[in-house]
Amino acid sequence: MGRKPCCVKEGLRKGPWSSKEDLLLTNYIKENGEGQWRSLPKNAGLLRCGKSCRLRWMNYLRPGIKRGNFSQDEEDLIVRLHSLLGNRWSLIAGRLPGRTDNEIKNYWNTHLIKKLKNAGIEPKPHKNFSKCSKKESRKGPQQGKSRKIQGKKSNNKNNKGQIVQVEKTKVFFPKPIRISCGISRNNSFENVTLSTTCSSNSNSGEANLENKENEVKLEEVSFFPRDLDFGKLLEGDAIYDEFLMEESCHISNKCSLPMNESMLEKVYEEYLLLLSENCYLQDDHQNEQNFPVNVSDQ
DNA sequence: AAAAGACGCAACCGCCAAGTC
DNA sequence: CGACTTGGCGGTTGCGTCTTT
Repeated sequence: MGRKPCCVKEGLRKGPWSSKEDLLLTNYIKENGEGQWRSLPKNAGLLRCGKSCRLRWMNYLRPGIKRGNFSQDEEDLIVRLHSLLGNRWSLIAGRLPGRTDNEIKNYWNTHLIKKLKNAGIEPKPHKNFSKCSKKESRKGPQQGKSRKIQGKKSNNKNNKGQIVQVEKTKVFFPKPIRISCGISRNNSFENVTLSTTCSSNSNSGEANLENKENEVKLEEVSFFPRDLDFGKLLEGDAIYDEFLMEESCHISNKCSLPMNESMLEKVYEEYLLLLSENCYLQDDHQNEQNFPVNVSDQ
Protein backbone atom coordinates (compact mmCIF):
# COMPACT_ATOMS: atom_id res chain seq x y z
CA MET A 1 0.00 0.00 0.00
CA GLY A 2 1.13 3.53 -0.64
CA ARG A 3 4.37 4.64 -2.15
CA LYS A 4 7.80 5.74 -1.20
CA PRO A 5 8.26 9.22 0.27
CA CYS A 6 8.30 12.05 -2.22
CA CYS A 7 12.00 12.79 -1.99
CA VAL A 8 14.86 11.85 0.24
CA LYS A 9 16.34 15.19 1.07
CA GLU A 10 19.80 13.97 2.00
CA GLY A 11 22.49 15.00 -0.45
CA LEU A 12 20.17 17.14 -2.54
CA ARG A 13 21.26 20.52 -3.76
CA LYS A 14 19.40 23.63 -2.68
CA GLY A 15 19.49 27.27 -3.63
CA PRO A 16 19.93 28.93 -7.00
CA TRP A 17 20.03 26.79 -10.10
CA SER A 18 23.12 26.66 -12.25
CA SER A 19 22.86 26.95 -16.03
CA LYS A 20 24.00 23.36 -16.29
CA GLU A 21 21.13 22.21 -14.11
CA ASP A 22 18.73 24.30 -16.15
CA LEU A 23 19.99 22.67 -19.29
CA LEU A 24 19.66 19.18 -17.87
CA LEU A 25 16.13 19.86 -16.75
CA THR A 26 15.08 21.53 -19.98
CA ASN A 27 16.54 18.78 -22.13
CA TYR A 28 14.95 16.08 -20.05
CA ILE A 29 11.51 17.65 -20.21
CA LYS A 30 11.88 18.28 -23.92
CA GLU A 31 12.46 14.58 -24.42
CA ASN A 32 10.15 13.12 -21.83
CA GLY A 33 7.60 15.77 -21.14
CA GLU A 34 6.41 17.26 -17.87
CA GLY A 35 5.26 15.23 -14.93
CA GLN A 36 6.68 12.38 -12.87
CA TRP A 37 8.47 15.00 -10.83
CA ARG A 38 9.54 12.57 -8.19
CA SER A 39 11.55 10.39 -10.50
CA LEU A 40 12.55 13.22 -12.80
CA PRO A 41 15.66 14.44 -10.92
CA LYS A 42 17.15 10.98 -10.81
CA ASN A 43 16.41 10.29 -14.47
CA ALA A 44 17.66 13.68 -15.53
CA GLY A 45 20.81 13.40 -13.47
CA LEU A 46 19.89 16.22 -11.13
CA LEU A 47 20.63 16.37 -7.43
CA ARG A 48 17.42 18.21 -6.72
CA CYS A 49 14.11 17.50 -5.12
CA GLY A 50 11.37 16.83 -7.65
CA LYS A 51 9.41 19.65 -6.19
CA SER A 52 12.28 22.01 -6.79
CA CYS A 53 12.52 20.83 -10.41
CA ARG A 54 8.86 21.43 -10.94
CA LEU A 55 9.10 24.92 -9.50
CA ARG A 56 12.10 25.81 -11.60
CA TRP A 57 10.37 24.57 -14.72
CA MET A 58 7.04 26.19 -14.00
CA ASN A 59 8.39 29.56 -12.93
CA TYR A 60 11.44 29.96 -15.07
CA LEU A 61 12.27 27.47 -17.78
CA ARG A 62 8.87 26.71 -19.23
CA PRO A 63 8.53 28.03 -22.78
CA GLY A 64 6.19 30.94 -23.28
CA ILE A 65 7.01 32.61 -20.00
CA LYS A 66 7.06 36.35 -20.39
CA ARG A 67 9.92 38.02 -18.64
CA GLY A 68 10.46 41.64 -17.90
CA ASN A 69 8.24 44.47 -16.83
CA PHE A 70 4.51 44.23 -16.55
CA SER A 71 2.56 46.40 -18.94
CA GLN A 72 0.04 48.92 -17.67
CA ASP A 73 -2.79 46.69 -18.86
CA GLU A 74 -1.39 43.70 -17.09
CA GLU A 75 -1.00 45.78 -13.97
CA ASP A 76 -4.61 46.92 -14.13
CA LEU A 77 -5.82 43.42 -14.69
CA ILE A 78 -3.86 42.13 -11.70
CA VAL A 79 -5.28 44.84 -9.48
CA ARG A 80 -8.80 44.11 -10.60
CA LEU A 81 -8.50 40.40 -10.39
CA HIS A 82 -6.90 40.71 -6.99
CA SER A 83 -9.76 42.85 -5.82
CA LEU A 84 -12.09 40.07 -6.89
CA LEU A 85 -10.13 36.98 -6.09
CA GLY A 86 -7.74 38.00 -3.35
CA ASN A 87 -4.36 36.32 -3.07
CA ARG A 88 -5.29 33.53 -5.40
CA TRP A 89 -2.22 33.99 -7.50
CA SER A 90 -2.54 30.90 -9.60
CA LEU A 91 -6.02 31.93 -10.61
CA ILE A 92 -4.83 35.42 -11.45
CA ALA A 93 -1.86 33.99 -13.32
CA GLY A 94 -4.28 31.88 -15.31
CA ARG A 95 -5.74 35.08 -16.68
CA LEU A 96 -2.38 36.58 -17.57
CA PRO A 97 -0.83 34.57 -20.36
CA GLY A 98 2.87 33.98 -19.95
CA ARG A 99 3.00 35.15 -16.36
CA THR A 100 3.53 32.84 -13.43
CA ASP A 101 1.78 32.94 -10.11
CA ASN A 102 5.09 33.49 -8.37
CA GLU A 103 5.94 36.42 -10.59
CA ILE A 104 2.56 38.03 -10.08
CA LYS A 105 2.73 37.45 -6.35
CA ASN A 106 6.16 39.06 -6.20
CA TYR A 107 5.07 41.93 -8.39
CA TRP A 108 2.04 42.52 -6.22
CA ASN A 109 4.04 42.44 -3.01
CA THR A 110 6.85 44.63 -4.24
CA HIS A 111 5.29 47.05 -6.71
CA LEU A 112 1.53 47.12 -6.72
CA ILE A 113 0.91 47.36 -2.99
CA LYS A 114 3.25 50.31 -2.87
CA LYS A 115 1.67 51.88 -5.90
CA LEU A 116 -1.82 51.54 -4.48
CA LYS A 117 -0.73 52.89 -1.13
CA ASN A 118 0.87 55.87 -2.82
CA ALA A 119 -2.42 56.44 -4.58
CA GLY A 120 -4.09 56.50 -1.19
CA ILE A 121 -5.66 53.09 -1.52
CA GLU A 122 -5.16 50.50 1.13
CA PRO A 123 -5.39 47.17 -0.63
CA LYS A 124 -7.52 45.18 1.73
CA PRO A 125 -6.44 41.71 2.62
CA HIS A 126 -9.31 39.56 1.41
CA LYS A 127 -10.85 38.28 4.54
CA ASN A 128 -13.30 36.16 2.67
CA PHE A 129 -10.85 34.74 0.25
CA SER A 130 -7.24 35.03 1.09
CA LYS A 131 -7.68 34.28 4.71
CA CYS A 132 -9.32 31.04 3.89
CA SER A 133 -7.68 30.60 0.57
CA LYS A 134 -5.07 28.18 1.71
CA LYS A 135 -7.28 25.88 3.67
CA GLU A 136 -10.65 26.34 2.15
CA SER A 137 -10.52 27.62 -1.35
CA ARG A 138 -7.71 25.61 -2.82
CA LYS A 139 -8.30 23.81 -6.06
CA GLY A 140 -11.56 25.32 -6.97
CA PRO A 141 -14.83 24.65 -5.24
CA GLN A 142 -15.05 25.13 -1.55
CA GLN A 143 -14.10 21.65 -0.61
CA GLY A 144 -12.00 22.68 2.30
CA LYS A 145 -14.80 24.66 3.80
CA SER A 146 -17.28 21.94 3.22
CA ARG A 147 -14.98 19.52 4.91
CA LYS A 148 -14.89 21.73 7.94
CA ILE A 149 -18.63 21.97 8.02
CA GLN A 150 -19.06 18.30 7.55
CA GLY A 151 -16.28 17.64 9.99
CA LYS A 152 -15.03 14.78 7.91
CA LYS A 153 -12.50 14.51 5.15
CA SER A 154 -14.21 14.23 1.82
CA ASN A 155 -12.39 12.71 -1.07
CA ASN A 156 -15.55 12.61 -3.07
CA LYS A 157 -14.86 13.45 -6.69
CA ASN A 158 -18.53 14.18 -7.14
CA ASN A 159 -18.16 17.31 -5.05
CA LYS A 160 -16.32 18.80 -7.97
CA GLY A 161 -18.20 21.78 -9.25
CA GLN A 162 -20.80 21.78 -6.56
CA ILE A 163 -21.82 25.03 -4.99
CA VAL A 164 -21.27 24.63 -1.33
CA GLN A 165 -23.30 26.42 1.27
CA VAL A 166 -20.85 28.27 3.42
CA GLU A 167 -22.46 29.77 6.44
CA LYS A 168 -24.93 32.30 5.07
CA THR A 169 -23.34 33.20 1.79
CA LYS A 170 -23.10 31.08 -1.28
CA VAL A 171 -19.51 31.21 -2.30
CA PHE A 172 -18.14 29.67 -5.41
CA PHE A 173 -14.50 29.24 -6.22
CA PRO A 174 -13.49 28.53 -9.77
CA LYS A 175 -10.60 26.24 -10.48
CA PRO A 176 -7.35 27.85 -11.53
CA ILE A 177 -6.68 27.59 -15.24
CA ARG A 178 -3.31 28.30 -16.69
CA ILE A 179 -3.41 29.95 -20.07
CA SER A 180 -0.40 29.50 -22.25
CA CYS A 181 0.90 32.33 -24.30
CA GLY A 182 0.93 30.14 -27.36
CA ILE A 183 -2.79 30.42 -27.95
CA SER A 184 -3.53 32.26 -31.12
CA ARG A 185 -6.61 33.40 -32.95
CA ASN A 186 -6.27 30.44 -35.21
CA ASN A 187 -6.36 27.92 -32.44
CA SER A 188 -9.67 26.24 -32.04
CA PHE A 189 -11.38 26.64 -28.75
CA GLU A 190 -11.28 22.90 -28.21
CA ASN A 191 -7.54 23.02 -28.36
CA VAL A 192 -7.53 25.76 -25.84
CA THR A 193 -9.82 23.78 -23.60
CA LEU A 194 -7.65 20.72 -23.70
CA SER A 195 -4.37 22.47 -23.28
CA THR A 196 -5.55 24.40 -20.30
CA THR A 197 -7.53 21.77 -18.50
CA CYS A 198 -4.88 19.16 -19.00
CA SER A 199 -2.38 21.27 -17.18
CA SER A 200 -4.27 20.78 -13.98
CA ASN A 201 -5.49 17.28 -14.53
CA SER A 202 -3.79 13.97 -14.55
CA ASN A 203 -3.54 11.96 -17.71
CA SER A 204 -6.06 9.46 -16.46
CA GLY A 205 -8.89 8.38 -18.67
CA GLU A 206 -11.29 9.96 -16.27
CA ALA A 207 -9.64 13.31 -16.68
CA ASN A 208 -9.84 12.98 -20.41
CA LEU A 209 -13.48 12.14 -20.10
CA GLU A 210 -13.96 15.25 -18.05
CA ASN A 211 -12.25 17.29 -20.72
CA LYS A 212 -14.62 15.87 -23.28
CA GLU A 213 -17.52 16.80 -21.08
CA ASN A 214 -16.19 20.29 -20.78
CA GLU A 215 -15.99 20.52 -24.51
CA VAL A 216 -19.62 19.55 -24.78
CA LYS A 217 -20.60 22.12 -22.20
CA LEU A 218 -18.59 24.60 -24.12
CA GLU A 219 -20.55 23.92 -27.24
CA GLU A 220 -23.73 24.27 -25.27
CA VAL A 221 -22.82 27.78 -24.25
CA SER A 222 -22.26 28.65 -27.90
CA PHE A 223 -18.80 30.08 -27.20
CA PHE A 224 -20.40 33.39 -26.36
CA PRO A 225 -20.61 33.75 -22.61
CA ARG A 226 -21.71 37.33 -23.00
CA ASP A 227 -25.07 36.08 -24.19
CA LEU A 228 -25.47 33.77 -21.28
CA ASP A 229 -27.71 34.04 -18.32
CA PHE A 230 -25.09 34.71 -15.70
CA GLY A 231 -27.18 33.03 -13.09
CA LYS A 232 -26.78 29.80 -14.96
CA LEU A 233 -23.07 30.22 -15.01
CA LEU A 234 -22.90 29.53 -11.35
CA GLU A 235 -24.61 26.21 -11.70
CA GLY A 236 -21.36 24.42 -12.28
CA ASP A 237 -17.72 25.29 -12.04
CA ALA A 238 -16.93 23.86 -15.44
CA ILE A 239 -19.21 26.29 -17.19
CA TYR A 240 -18.09 29.13 -15.02
CA ASP A 241 -14.51 28.24 -15.75
CA GLU A 242 -15.22 28.24 -19.41
CA PHE A 243 -16.70 31.67 -19.01
CA LEU A 244 -13.58 32.89 -17.31
CA MET A 245 -11.44 31.10 -19.81
CA GLU A 246 -13.30 32.64 -22.67
CA GLU A 247 -12.43 35.98 -21.22
CA SER A 248 -8.86 34.87 -20.79
CA CYS A 249 -8.77 33.82 -24.38
CA HIS A 250 -9.85 37.28 -25.39
CA ILE A 251 -6.91 38.52 -23.43
CA SER A 252 -4.60 35.85 -24.67
CA ASN A 253 -5.66 36.32 -28.25
CA LYS A 254 -4.69 39.90 -27.95
CA CYS A 255 -1.51 38.89 -26.29
CA SER A 256 0.62 39.62 -29.29
CA LEU A 257 -1.05 42.96 -29.71
CA PRO A 258 -1.27 45.76 -27.19
CA MET A 259 -4.09 44.92 -24.83
CA ASN A 260 -7.21 46.91 -25.45
CA GLU A 261 -8.40 48.98 -22.54
CA SER A 262 -12.04 48.71 -23.51
CA MET A 263 -11.68 44.96 -23.59
CA LEU A 264 -10.33 45.03 -20.06
CA GLU A 265 -13.20 47.20 -19.03
CA LYS A 266 -15.58 44.68 -20.49
CA VAL A 267 -14.01 41.78 -18.70
CA TYR A 268 -14.12 43.66 -15.47
CA GLU A 269 -17.69 44.78 -15.89
CA GLU A 270 -18.77 41.26 -16.59
CA TYR A 271 -17.00 40.01 -13.51
CA LEU A 272 -18.81 42.60 -11.47
CA LEU A 273 -22.11 41.79 -13.06
CA LEU A 274 -21.58 38.14 -12.39
CA LEU A 275 -20.70 38.79 -8.81
CA SER A 276 -23.41 41.25 -8.00
CA GLU A 277 -26.15 39.13 -9.55
CA ASN A 278 -25.23 36.17 -7.46
CA CYS A 279 -24.39 37.79 -4.16
CA TYR A 280 -20.88 36.59 -4.77
CA LEU A 281 -18.47 38.19 -2.41
CA GLN A 282 -21.14 40.19 -0.71
CA ASP A 283 -18.87 42.00 1.68
CA ASP A 284 -15.98 42.62 -0.62
CA HIS A 285 -18.20 43.78 -3.39
CA GLN A 286 -18.89 46.89 -1.40
CA ASN A 287 -15.21 47.71 -1.56
CA GLU A 288 -15.27 46.84 -5.19
CA GLN A 289 -17.37 49.85 -6.01
CA ASN A 290 -14.71 52.11 -4.66
CA PHE A 291 -11.87 50.39 -6.35
CA PRO A 292 -9.94 52.43 -8.87
CA VAL A 293 -10.75 51.86 -12.47
CA ASN A 294 -7.22 52.56 -13.45
CA VAL A 295 -4.31 52.57 -11.06
CA SER A 296 -2.36 54.89 -13.26
CA ASP A 297 -5.14 57.42 -13.05
CA GLN A 298 -4.63 57.82 -9.35
C1' DA B 1 34.59 54.65 -0.90
C1' DA B 2 32.42 52.07 2.55
C1' DA B 3 28.62 50.80 5.44
C1' DA B 4 23.79 50.38 6.20
C1' DG B 5 19.37 49.86 4.78
C1' DA B 6 15.88 48.90 1.30
C1' DC B 7 14.37 46.36 -2.43
C1' DG B 8 13.39 42.56 -5.72
C1' DC B 9 12.97 38.03 -6.85
C1' DA B 10 14.08 33.08 -6.98
C1' DA B 11 13.53 29.38 -4.20
C1' DC B 12 11.95 26.99 -0.13
C1' DC B 13 8.41 25.41 3.13
C1' DG B 14 4.26 23.59 4.83
C1' DC B 15 -0.20 22.46 3.77
C1' DC B 16 -3.85 19.93 1.47
C1' DA B 17 -7.02 17.98 -2.34
C1' DA B 18 -6.82 14.51 -5.56
C1' DG B 19 -5.21 10.32 -6.98
C1' DT B 20 -3.29 5.66 -6.08
C1' DC B 21 -2.81 1.39 -3.88
C1' DC C 1 -12.17 2.55 3.29
C1' DG C 2 -8.14 4.41 4.76
C1' DA C 3 -3.16 5.03 4.42
C1' DC C 4 -0.13 7.06 1.60
C1' DT C 5 1.98 9.77 -2.46
C1' DT C 6 1.87 13.38 -5.74
C1' DG C 7 1.24 17.74 -7.58
C1' DG C 8 0.04 22.28 -6.84
C1' DC C 9 -0.82 26.32 -4.06
C1' DG C 10 0.14 30.58 -1.11
C1' DG C 11 3.19 32.42 2.37
C1' DT C 12 7.72 33.27 3.64
C1' DT C 13 12.68 33.51 3.51
C1' DG C 14 17.34 34.47 2.05
C1' DC C 15 20.49 36.54 -0.72
C1' DG C 16 22.18 39.44 -4.39
C1' DT C 17 21.70 44.10 -6.04
C1' DC C 18 20.67 48.84 -5.71
C1' DT C 19 20.23 53.17 -3.21
C1' DT C 20 21.11 56.20 0.41
C1' DT C 21 23.89 58.11 3.98
